[in-house]
Amino acid sequence: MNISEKINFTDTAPEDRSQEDRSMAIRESLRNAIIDRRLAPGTKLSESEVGSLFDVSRTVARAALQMLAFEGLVKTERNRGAFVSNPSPEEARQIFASRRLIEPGIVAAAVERITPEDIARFRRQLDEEQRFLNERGPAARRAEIKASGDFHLMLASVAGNVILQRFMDELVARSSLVIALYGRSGVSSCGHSEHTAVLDALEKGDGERAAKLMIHHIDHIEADLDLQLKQGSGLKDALSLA
Amino acid sequence: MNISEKINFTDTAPEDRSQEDRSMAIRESLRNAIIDRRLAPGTKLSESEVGSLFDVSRTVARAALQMLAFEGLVKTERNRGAFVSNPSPEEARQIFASRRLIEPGIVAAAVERITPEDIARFRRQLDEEQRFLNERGPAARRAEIKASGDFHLMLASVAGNVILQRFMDELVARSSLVIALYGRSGVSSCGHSEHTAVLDALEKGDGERAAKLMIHHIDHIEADLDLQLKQGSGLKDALSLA
DNA sequence: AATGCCAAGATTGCATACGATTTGCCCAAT
DNA sequence: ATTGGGCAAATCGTATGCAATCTTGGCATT
Repeated sequence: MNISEKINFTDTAPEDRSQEDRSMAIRESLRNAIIDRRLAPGTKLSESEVGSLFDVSRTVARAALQMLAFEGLVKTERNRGAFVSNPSPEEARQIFASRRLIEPGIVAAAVERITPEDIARFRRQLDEEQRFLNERGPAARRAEIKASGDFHLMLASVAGNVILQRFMDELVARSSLVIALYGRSGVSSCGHSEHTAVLDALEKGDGERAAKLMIHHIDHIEADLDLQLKQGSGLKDALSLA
Repeated sequence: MNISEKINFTDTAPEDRSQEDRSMAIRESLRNAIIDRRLAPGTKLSESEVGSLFDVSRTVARAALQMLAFEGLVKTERNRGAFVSNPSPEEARQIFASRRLIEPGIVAAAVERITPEDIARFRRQLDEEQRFLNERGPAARRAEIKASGDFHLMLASVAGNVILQRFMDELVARSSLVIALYGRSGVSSCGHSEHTAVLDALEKGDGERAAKLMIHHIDHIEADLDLQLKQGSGLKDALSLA
C-alpha cells in the first residue's frame, strides 16, 4: 500500500516565501492529509517513504514527523516508526473537555475584536461549508470536515491570542481524527446551522449567548460520537497494556 | 561566555528507564535550566555547544532544541541558531490570558478527583515552597519559582486531562520566563498564601471558591509584572522591528 | 574618522553512512 | 501440525561531512 496518492502536493500555501523551512511544508501537507482523512488512523509513515515522497532526506522528513508527534497527530514508537494517531475514547473525551473549556473564552475574546470585514469573511466561509454539505461523495465529505474545523480556527484567529490559537490548531486537528474514528452520523457532525447561530450572536455583540451556543455546539459534536466501543485494534487495549 | 556551568546534569529523572530518548533528557535539562533562570533570555544555544555538553552529536541536540522551540521556550532563526526566548509584553499578556482561561477549568476538574493523598502531597509541596521563601540567595529564589510553578502543574496533574496538562506545562514554563524578565517584587511573585487558600477550598470541595481564588492569584502574578517598559535590549524593540 | 567592501571563520541546513533494533520468514525439531 | 530458533530484510537512531548562509574583522576609500 502506497501513501503517495493520498498526499496532495499542492497543499503548501501559494505564498511559500522562499521555502522558509521544508520540514514545515511537509508537516502542513501531512497534517492536511490526516485531518481530512486521506491518511487513515494507524497508517504507517516511515521516514524514508515520506522523505522520498517529498524529495528530501530522512533528516527533514523526521523533523516533520517529530512536529506532528508533538501535536499528537502521529505517535512514534521507538525503533518502529511513526503512525497516524489512533485516539482512544478517553483521549477523545479529553479533547472535547479541553475544547469546552477553551472555546467559550475564545468566543468571548472574539466578540470584542471582530470587525465587519471579519463577519463578511465568516459568511463566505459558511457559504462554502454549506456548499460542501449539499454535495455528495467522499471528497465533499472531506472538504466539509475541513471547512467545519476552519470555522473554529478562524474564530481563534480573530480572538487575537496566538497561544490559544495554536492550542486550537491542535485540538481541531485531533478532533477531526476522533470524528473519523467514532463519528456516527457523519455529515451532521458539525452542525452548520450552529455555526451561523454563533456568528449571528457575535455580530449582535452578544458574547454571552455566543459562548453558550458554542458550548452546545461542542456538546452536539461529542454527542454524535460513539465512544463506548473499544477500537478494533483490540488486545493491547483490551488488556490495557501500553 | 560558556553555558556549561549553568546546566545541571543531574536534572534527568532518576528513573531514567533505559534512555528512552536522549534528546528528551536534554530537553528536560535545558528546560529546567531555562525556567529557573540559569539560562537567561536571549542566551544563544548553539547545536554544537549543546551537543558537546551532553556528549551527543548535533543531530540529537538539534532535536532537543526543536522541541523547545515548539513549546515556545526558545526561538530559532534560520541559519543563525536557537536562543532562549525573550517574550514580548504582548506575549506575556497572552500567556496570562490563557492561564486565566484554562486554570479555573483545571481547578473545577481537580475538585472532583482530588484524593486525601493528593491533599497531603500538596501540603508537603507547599511546605517546601515556604522553606525556600524563607531562605535567601539566588539559589533559593530559583527553587522558589520552580516550586511555585510545580503547584500549578500538580493541580493540572490531578485534573486528569493530559492535554490540558501539557498546555499548562508550556504556560507555566513560559510564565517563568516572563516573570524573570518583567517581575518587579520578585519574591512575592507567586503568593504562597494564595496557593494554600486554593488548596483549602479544594479540600472543602468548594470548587467555585477555588476557581475564584485561582483567578485572583493569576491576576496578582500578572499585576506584579511591569509590562509597560520596553525590554532593555532597545532599538530593535524601540523601532518595533523584528 | 566614518563608511563600504571583501574575505575568513563560524554555524546552520541537509544528505548520507553505519550500527542497532525490530520484524518476518523459513526451517528444523518435537 | 505446531513451536522454537535463527537468519535476513527493513527501519530507526545517531554521527559526520559538505554546501550554503551568516557574522566578523580588517582594509581601502571617501
